[in-house]
Amino acid sequence: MSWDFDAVERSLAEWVGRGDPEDPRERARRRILAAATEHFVRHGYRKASVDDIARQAGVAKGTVYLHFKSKADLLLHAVALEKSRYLERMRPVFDAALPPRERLRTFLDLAFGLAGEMPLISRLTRGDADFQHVFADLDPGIRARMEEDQVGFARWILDPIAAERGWSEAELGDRARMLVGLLGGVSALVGNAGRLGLSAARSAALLVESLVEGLAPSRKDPE
Amino acid sequence: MSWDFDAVERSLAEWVGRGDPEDPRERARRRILAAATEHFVRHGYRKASVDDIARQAGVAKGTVYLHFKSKADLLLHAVALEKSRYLERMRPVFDAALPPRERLRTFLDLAFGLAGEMPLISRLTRGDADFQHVFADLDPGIRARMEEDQVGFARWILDPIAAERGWSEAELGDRARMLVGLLGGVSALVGNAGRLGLSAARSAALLVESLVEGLAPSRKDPE
Amino acid sequence: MSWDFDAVERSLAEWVGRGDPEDPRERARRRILAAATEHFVRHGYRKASVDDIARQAGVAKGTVYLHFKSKADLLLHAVALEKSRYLERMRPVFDAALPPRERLRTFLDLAFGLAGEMPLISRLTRGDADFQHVFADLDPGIRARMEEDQVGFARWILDPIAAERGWSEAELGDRARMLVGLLGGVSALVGNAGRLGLSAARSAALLVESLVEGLAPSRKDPE
Amino acid sequence: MSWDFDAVERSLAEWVGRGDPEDPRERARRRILAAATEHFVRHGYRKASVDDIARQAGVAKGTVYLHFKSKADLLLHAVALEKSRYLERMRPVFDAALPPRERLRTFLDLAFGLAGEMPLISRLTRGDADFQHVFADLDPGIRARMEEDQVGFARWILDPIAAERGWSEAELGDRARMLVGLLGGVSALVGNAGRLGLSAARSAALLVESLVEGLAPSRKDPE
DNA sequence: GATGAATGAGATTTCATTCAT
DNA sequence: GATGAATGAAATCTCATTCAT
Repeated sequence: MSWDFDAVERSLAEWVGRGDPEDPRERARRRILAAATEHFVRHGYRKASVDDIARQAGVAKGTVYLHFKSKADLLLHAVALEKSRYLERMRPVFDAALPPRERLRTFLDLAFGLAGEMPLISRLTRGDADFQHVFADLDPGIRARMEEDQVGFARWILDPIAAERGWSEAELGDRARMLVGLLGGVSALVGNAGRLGLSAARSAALLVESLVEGLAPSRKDPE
Repeated sequence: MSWDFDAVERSLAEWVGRGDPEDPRERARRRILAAATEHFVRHGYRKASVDDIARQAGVAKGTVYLHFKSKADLLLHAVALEKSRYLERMRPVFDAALPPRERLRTFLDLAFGLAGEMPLISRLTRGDADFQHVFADLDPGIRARMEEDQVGFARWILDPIAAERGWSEAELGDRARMLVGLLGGVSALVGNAGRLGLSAARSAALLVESLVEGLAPSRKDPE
Repeated sequence: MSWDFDAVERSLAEWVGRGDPEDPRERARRRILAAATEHFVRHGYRKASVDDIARQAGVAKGTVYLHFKSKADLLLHAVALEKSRYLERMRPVFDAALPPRERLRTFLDLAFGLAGEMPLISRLTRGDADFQHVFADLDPGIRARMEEDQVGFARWILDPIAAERGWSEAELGDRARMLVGLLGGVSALVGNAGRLGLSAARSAALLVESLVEGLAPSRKDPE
Repeated sequence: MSWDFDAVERSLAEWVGRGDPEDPRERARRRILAAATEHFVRHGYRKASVDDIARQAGVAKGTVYLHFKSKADLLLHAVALEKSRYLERMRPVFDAALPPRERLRTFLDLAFGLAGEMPLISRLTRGDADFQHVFADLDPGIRARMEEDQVGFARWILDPIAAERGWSEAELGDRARMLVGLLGGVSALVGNAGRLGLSAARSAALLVESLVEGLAPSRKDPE
């Protein structure tokens, strides 16, 4: 593997902090996190009430505060959990045998295709104000760092293609940043397209199709 | 002109309702709308407080309610105002002399390039839950209709290209919907890229570049 | 005449303060008072809004404050106006030729029968909290004095009957106070009976009938 | 027993919902209800503030909303509680051994004598606009039904007397409605007389005396 | 004198967080 | 460790009153 996959995984592990899945305490923790995720996604941060989350998790409100020290903390952990699952699904991208263009396509397929399954991250990258405030209050700049991680990742993916197409360092960087920025938009795309009667898979595939052909066209100009 | 530009413009005019810009009353109304837009963008709908909006507009809380009958009404008018500005900027797309591919590029340039200047519409198309609730409370289905309008518009733009490239009706429709869905994502892209040090214009241009080449490649496959 | 009819009339005159009924200013004043009365009756003191009253009177809100220095003042004058009309209608009771029992019956007929036409006084004597606060804020004890006036009146009416039936001073006083207290209840009776399908006139007549026969029975027990 | 005493008692029980009087939670509930009753009586519905009620009950504002879902709900329960107490005190009227005239007198003694102890019901039957709106919002027509219940009750009381005195059905009905309407006025009577220095008991007794003798005179006309 | 836009105190209600049991 | 009743800050909206025009 490469890029800093392992470092990211380790830093997430701190947050995800899995205990014994048989431990009733741990089970309650996970139920709370699952309920919180659902409510945050469905109603947004502010409108999601701790009371409802607790009720859905089958615990009392006070119990939530035994596991998480605030509503914001709950969001932070829910996001970390989602992120660790996301990373897990991204594994195929790191297959050393993958040719550069295949790696790019695999990355985009996964990144866009998973958008619907990663609703919290989507909201965060989409720029949800409440979510951002929660992160900013905890640690100003944390979001920037998270995004820089992603840019590094995208850069690593695009690097061989940059060489091939003769992009300058700056051009490579810009395209990496554009891609990362776009990730935030994909969940909106998927959600909107869904309302318009276009399946998530189809809309993601169409976007990938359009982008890849432009980013790394397989056809040569006729001489 | 074509598509239903004028009908949309007329229906917006009702909401925007401009008075004499010298009239102090009208000036206050605009200051309130500007302040509201800023707060809604910065803090989201729920967290934006009428009190703060009033303070920033330099009026008392009660005055806001003289101009707008509720906080929701404030959002509705702020969105309508933004939309009318958006439409104004879209005018070049309707230039009859424009060849199809140029029209598409102009449309995308504007649609993506303006995303940063249309923060409320962006939020709405991005699927902000609070915003949607406000619109849904006013008139269930209004968002669906707004999006159908946009699909019709995108379809009108893509139509000549579909003919040229031999897309079926269904393929044309899917791409139109994908594009409209993507609009919602572009503001996230722009916002995110901005944080990453990529200007709004540059990130939009890069996305357009990638998309257009894919959607309507100027190069032919070598025979 | 007797009792202090004239003194009461004079003291009301100060409040009622009629000007020239042709004077447009005076006409506006009366329209305001009429509108206020209607709103106070229909919605109570608090819920009646000065804005609505002004609108119904066909003047601007500020104009109300040119004529009356506060909402409370508006109520005070509306009540005084009603009271002066009430007194006018009570005139027949003072006919010197009236035998005592007839005088009592006339008094009760009028007092109860007019309840429906004197809605503000009714509310006040019924003990409406808002109304009472308005009076109390103006002048603590004013209501007590108003009621003492009425007791004096009732006492004057009952006096000959007390002599005939051998009531002590105390018994006379108690009955006078009971009657005055009852006046407050009659408007409630009339309103309630109305909702139950009993006309105001009929319900008042039935009450008078019952009361008079008990207070001054015309039949003697057989020896 | 007869009339529909038990049905009414059962329907009230739902609202009153007594718990263990030792339970601190239940104690707080009762303190809130008592405080609310006092404030509603003293200041009317609108001016009684939830904040003041909470303060007087010795709890925080939020606690009121744990027990009652709105200010209106608070009024509803306070009225139901009063009504159940009222019904309890009315029991003697249902004594089967009571001769008709005694039953009427007992009913009036209680109905009028208790008016001072049933301030909320009094306000409601007196026609307080705010109170009525609260009930009407809950269930349009509820007041009409409550009053019809009372008319049925009064009719049951008067029925034997009607037979004896030869009243037609219509005359019986009218007198029953008059009496029910009057009940609304009695609290005003009692309150007013109280301010005039006449005890509640005495004023009620005097009214009963006057009414009963008229409604059912024990003396015969000499032939 | 008349107007009506502006003000801001005050009302009800929600809900994250604490803490005695 | 778990509970859930209690808290009170903060939000939206109303409306009597003032005052520049």
